Amino acid sequence: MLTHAAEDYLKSIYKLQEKGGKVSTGILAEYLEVKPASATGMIKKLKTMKLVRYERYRGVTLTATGRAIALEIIRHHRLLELYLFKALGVPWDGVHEEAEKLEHVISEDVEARMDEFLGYPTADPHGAPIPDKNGVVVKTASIPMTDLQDGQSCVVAEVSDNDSALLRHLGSFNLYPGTAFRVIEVAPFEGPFTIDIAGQQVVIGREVAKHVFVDQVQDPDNV
Amino acid sequence: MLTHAAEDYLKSIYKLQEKGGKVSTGILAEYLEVKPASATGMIKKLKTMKLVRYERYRGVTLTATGRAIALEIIRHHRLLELYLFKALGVPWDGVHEEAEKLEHVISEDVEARMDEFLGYPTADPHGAPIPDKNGVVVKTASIPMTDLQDGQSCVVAEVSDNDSALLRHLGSFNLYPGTAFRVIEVAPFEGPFTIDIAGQQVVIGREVAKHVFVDQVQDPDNV
DNA sequence: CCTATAATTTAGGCATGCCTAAATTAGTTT
DNA sequence: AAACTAATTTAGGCATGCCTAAATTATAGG
Ligand SMILES: [Mn+2]
Ligand SMILES: [Mn+2]
Ligand SMILES: [Mn+2]
Ligand SMILES: [Mn+2]
Repeated sequence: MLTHAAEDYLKSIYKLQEKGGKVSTGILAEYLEVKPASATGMIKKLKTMKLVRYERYRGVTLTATGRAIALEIIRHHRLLELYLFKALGVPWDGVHEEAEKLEHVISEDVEARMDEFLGYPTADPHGAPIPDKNGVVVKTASIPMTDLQDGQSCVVAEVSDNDSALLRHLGSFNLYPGTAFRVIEVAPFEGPFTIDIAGQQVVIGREVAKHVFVDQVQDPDNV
Repeated sequence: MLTHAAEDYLKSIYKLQEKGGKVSTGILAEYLEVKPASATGMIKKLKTMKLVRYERYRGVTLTATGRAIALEIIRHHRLLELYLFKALGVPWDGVHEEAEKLEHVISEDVEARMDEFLGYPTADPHGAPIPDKNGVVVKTASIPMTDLQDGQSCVVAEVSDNDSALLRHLGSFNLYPGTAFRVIEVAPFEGPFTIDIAGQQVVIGREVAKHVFVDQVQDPDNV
C-alpha cells in the first residue's frame, strides 16, 4: 500500500496533466503547497516504484499503473463528496476538505457500498466526473464561462471544488451543476458577466466566472 | 492536532486502564503490537504534552485532558462502527477494522451528523457504550459469560470487537447484543458451555465464552 | 557563443515513529 | 544482603516527508 503523501502526488500529477500538458516540479510543488525540493524527492521515489516517468529537469508523467492509482483515489474522493452530501447533508462547500482525508482510508468494500447507495453516480456535487470502478472517466466537453458571449444560454456543468468560500458564493446565486442561465451582458475590458438565472438578474465577476464551466451552449434566438 | 499514533496510544491506555488498573509499558506495547522501547518513546512525548502521568518503571496514567481525547476517539470509533453497520450494511465483523482508520480522520461535523442520523445511540454493534459528546460514558454492569452457572438465564450485553473471525463465529449462533439465552450445562474442568438460544441448543467453548459479556442474569426457576 | 536568470536538483537537517541491542532498574529468591 | 531475573529504558539506526541553502542545469538574450 502507498502512503497518503504518495497518493496525493499521483492524484495531483494526474490533474495537472489533464489541465496543461507537461507537469514540472515547480507546478506540482505549488499545487501541493510544498517546496520544489520536496517534490523532487517524492518524484524520485515514485519513479523507483514505476508509477511515473521522469528525467531530471524534464518534468513528470504518470505510467499506466500510476494513472490507475490516481484514478482510484479520485474515485474515492468524488464518491465520498457525493455520499457526504447526499447521505449526511454535509454542505457542498464542506465536502471537499472532508473527502481529502477520507479518500486515503476507506476500503474497497465501503467504496462499493457508497457507490451502490448512490445508484452508481457519474458526477460529484461540483459536477466533476466520477471514474468508474475500472478507472474509466468520461471526458466532458464543457467550456469556461468566460468564453460565453452576450445572449448565449447554457447549463452549469462543473465548478472548481477546492475553494470553500467560492462555493458558498456560487451557492448564494444558485449556480450549481445543472442550473441553466442566459448571459445578458458581458462588460467590456475584462468586465463582469450579468446573467439571468430563473428570472433573477445576477452579476458575476470574472475571477469567479473562471471557475465555472458550462455545457449545452445555445446562441440567442434571432428575432 | 495529535498524530494518529498518539491518538491510538491514548485510546489504548484508556482501555487498559479500564480493564486492569496500572498500565505498564510492556502491556501497552503488547496491546499496540509495538516493541516496549517504542512505547517508552511515545509515553515520554505524551508526558511533555501533559496527556499522561508517568514515572519511569512505574507505569502510565491518563490526565484529565488525555482521558478526554481518548474518549473522543473512542466515540468516533463506535459511532463509525454503528454508522457503517446501519447506513452502509457493513457486516459486524468488518466495522472494527474500518473504524480503526476512519476514527482519526472524521470532522466534528461528520461525527455530529452520524450521531443525529443514528438517533443519538448509546451502544455500538458489539454492545460497547458510545461516550456522549461531552465524554460521558455509562459503565455497564455486565459480567463475563464464564461466570455463569448451570440453569442461569441472561442477555448478551457486549462482545469483544477486535477479532473478526470470532465475531463471525458468534454471529453463526446469533449471539448478538440483546440476544437472550439460558445455560443448560457448564462442563466441569474448564469445559465448554451448552446453552439454549431461542430453542436451539449450542455448545460454546471457553475461549469463546471469555469474549462474551452478559446482563440481566436470572437464577433458574425453582420447581 | 557566452552569460544571466530562473527552475531544478542536491546536500544536509529536523520531526515522527518504528526497530534492535545494550544498559539499567525493580523486585524476587536464596 | 547479595544475586539473579524480568521488565524497562537508553542508545543508535532506519524510513518518511518535509524544510533551507547551495550547487547545478536549461534556456533565452545579447
Ligand atoms: Mn477504491
Ligand atoms: Mn468535487
Ligand atoms: Mn469528535
Ligand atoms: Mn465495537
